[in-house]
Amino acid sequence: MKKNKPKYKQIIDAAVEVIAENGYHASQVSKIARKAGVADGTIYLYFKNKEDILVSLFEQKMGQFIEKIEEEIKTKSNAKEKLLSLIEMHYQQLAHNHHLAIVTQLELRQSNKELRLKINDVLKRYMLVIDHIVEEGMEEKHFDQNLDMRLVRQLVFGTLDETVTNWVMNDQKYDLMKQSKGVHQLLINGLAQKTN
Amino acid sequence: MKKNKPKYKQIIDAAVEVIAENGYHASQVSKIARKAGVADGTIYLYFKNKEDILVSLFEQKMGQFIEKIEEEIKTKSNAKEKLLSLIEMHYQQLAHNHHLAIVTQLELRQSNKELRLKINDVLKRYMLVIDHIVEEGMEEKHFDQNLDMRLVRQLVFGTLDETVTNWVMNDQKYDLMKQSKGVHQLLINGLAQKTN
Amino acid sequence: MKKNKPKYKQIIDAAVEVIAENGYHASQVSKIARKAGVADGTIYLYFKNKEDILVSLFEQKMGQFIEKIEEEIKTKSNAKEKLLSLIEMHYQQLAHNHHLAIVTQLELRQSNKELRLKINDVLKRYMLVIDHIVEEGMEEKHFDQNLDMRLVRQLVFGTLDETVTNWVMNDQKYDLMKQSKGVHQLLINGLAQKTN
Amino acid sequence: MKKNKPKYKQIIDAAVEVIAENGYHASQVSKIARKAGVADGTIYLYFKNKEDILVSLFEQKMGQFIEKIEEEIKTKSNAKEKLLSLIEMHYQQLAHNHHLAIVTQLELRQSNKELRLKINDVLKRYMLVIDHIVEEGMEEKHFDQNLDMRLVRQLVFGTLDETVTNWVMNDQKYDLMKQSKGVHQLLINGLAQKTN
DNA sequence: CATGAATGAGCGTTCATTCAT
DNA sequence: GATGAATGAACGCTCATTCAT
Repeated sequence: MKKNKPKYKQIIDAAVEVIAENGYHASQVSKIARKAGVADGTIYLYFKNKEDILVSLFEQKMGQFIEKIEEEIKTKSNAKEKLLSLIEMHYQQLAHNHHLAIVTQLELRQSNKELRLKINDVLKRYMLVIDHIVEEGMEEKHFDQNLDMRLVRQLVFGTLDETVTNWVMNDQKYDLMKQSKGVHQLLINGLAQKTN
Repeated sequence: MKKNKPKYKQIIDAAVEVIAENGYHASQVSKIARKAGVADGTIYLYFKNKEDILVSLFEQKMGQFIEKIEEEIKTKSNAKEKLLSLIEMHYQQLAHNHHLAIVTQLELRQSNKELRLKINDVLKRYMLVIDHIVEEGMEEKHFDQNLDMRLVRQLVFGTLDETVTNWVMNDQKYDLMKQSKGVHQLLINGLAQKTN
Repeated sequence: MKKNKPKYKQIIDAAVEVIAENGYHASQVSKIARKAGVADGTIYLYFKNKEDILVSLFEQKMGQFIEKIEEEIKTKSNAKEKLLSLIEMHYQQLAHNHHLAIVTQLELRQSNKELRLKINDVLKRYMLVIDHIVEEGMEEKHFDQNLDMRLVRQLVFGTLDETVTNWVMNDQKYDLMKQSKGVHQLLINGLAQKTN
Repeated sequence: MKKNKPKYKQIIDAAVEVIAENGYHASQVSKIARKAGVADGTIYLYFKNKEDILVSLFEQKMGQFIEKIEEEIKTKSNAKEKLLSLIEMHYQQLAHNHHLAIVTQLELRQSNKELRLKINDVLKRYMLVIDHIVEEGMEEKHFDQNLDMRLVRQLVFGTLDETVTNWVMNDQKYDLMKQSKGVHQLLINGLAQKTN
């Protein structure tokens, strides 16, 4: 399996660094190869083409990203806590990996529609995590019974994504993680069972 | 003033069409010129360079977009209604202009960081509109007094933007405007004064 | 006659200035028009095309240049003095008109072969002046009887041209006119009647 | 070392041919590539940009040109003979390489000031060769002791350059090499020790 | 497996010239 | 005569991908 060979990971890590440092459009394959310590042609032994590097990068990194969130959530016993956990993990992982934050929030979005559709595929797994939390909250009667699943998904992901993008575009100069509680509160209220 | 000359508008409208039909990266200046019915060189009598076409496009279209929202909001008497109005106008305008929706939600985001910073400048005016509604709601005691302005702004804009982008990426095949009420309810709850 | 109308001269003088200040390749017709205080289109009422401006410029300025040399030479009574006079006038006129010196020695040479053939036509008149002096010197028995006219012409003009070009390329920072005597001596010796 | 690879030389030789045949301004990179039998992009593996091709061309060809003159001069025992040798070699090399003559005398002069300054750098080595001959002649008491070095250099080079340029502009239709003796005599006389 | 020299398609921009007013 | 908005042809350079070694 190619994905377990050391050069596969080397190239993906090199791509993250090169893109974060130079921006999407100034990230030539030859630059990634140089940073990874391999020849240009070697890239094509591990990846179909340049786009494949980017999709794979997103799959690998976002896969780990989501896995960690899933693991953390398992330790929580109700939907509200799980949602807080998701927010905190989302922020924490990007706050602790500046290069990855730049690449996922800014640079990879400059890719074409085709690539972004593939990226969306990867994100579907994340959407499922959100869905499960919301369903659980509805079963617990803590969330409103009539929520439109798609809307909620977009509310949660849209808000998280927008807050992280703003933080990155402001050069990451404030503390992203401090926002967790506030965002959680806003979302919880939005989703809450209306008692009146 | 160049911006009031007919060719200025012709070129911008041609750019919207060409980008929507071909995608950002396949939109050559010569294609825009042909669609606008002018010579390639004429473009450069009205715009400094290709990027300037795109920035101007965004300024013009988003300027009108925000203006219409502002006008509509003026006719409403409280924050909740104003927020609903904002959501409905936001959705309506993009739903009624498919090409523009594609260009603003998908294609223009493929531009480089520099261009996107300029786009952000234009969006600041929209953020102010949101801010005013939230402030009004807080004064009316309908919204929580302790809201973090930045978070709320990102909650509202992030949700609207994510819902529209999803709708565009799904080829606009469901009715965007029908979501207005649901999104409004989610946001209102999120912002509401906690009475317990 | 167009050549006597004020705008004709205005445009030529503007061309000299623009070329001296911006260099041949950065001297667009529109820049010359602006400096001359006329519209772009007006240029084409007085000149066939851009090349025609440059040829006319050379004809006019070089015509005056040669005329002044001819007048001065008339006042001298023998070939040696006439040659000194020619050298002094050549240097003096260019030293007193820096812009013209730059244009004739550096910028106009960047034109294509066709234009330079026309420039050569203008210079033929100058070559005749040199020829007359040499012939006179030979008749006076002060110059060698067996001189090859073409070689002498090229010796004299080549030396003058090379010295002026060097002076211009060194930013005119030494006194060109002080070289007159030395150059005269070198040339006179070269042409002299061999008495041994 | 790139300069020793066969394609480096191929490209330079192609450039000489293309420029001689089409003129400086009609010599596109793609034409040079085609003549050299390589792809357009290959040019840029060996040269920084188009100007770099031209500068390198001049450096290489003029370097060899001067080297051959230096070698030939070494075999001569006094300044007069060395000067004759220099003139003969100068004429001979250009007479035997028509394309190169056209390129150096006519086409390369159409380049901008920047490029011509680089060309002048290359020529400095030639000027040193002339200087050495003149110094030797002065030591031998065959040349005048009070010669102004700069003037002499310009006399010699200006005359050679002017004679070759005239020959090229007259389509090389007379025998350049037959002029050697005549030019040598003129220059020798000009530089000679005055015995009276 | 790995290399890296070679490929060649693709495009934003300038500016001399025209011509309707 | 004078204007200046409009024209459109022309080209240097980049970089993802291939393939002989």
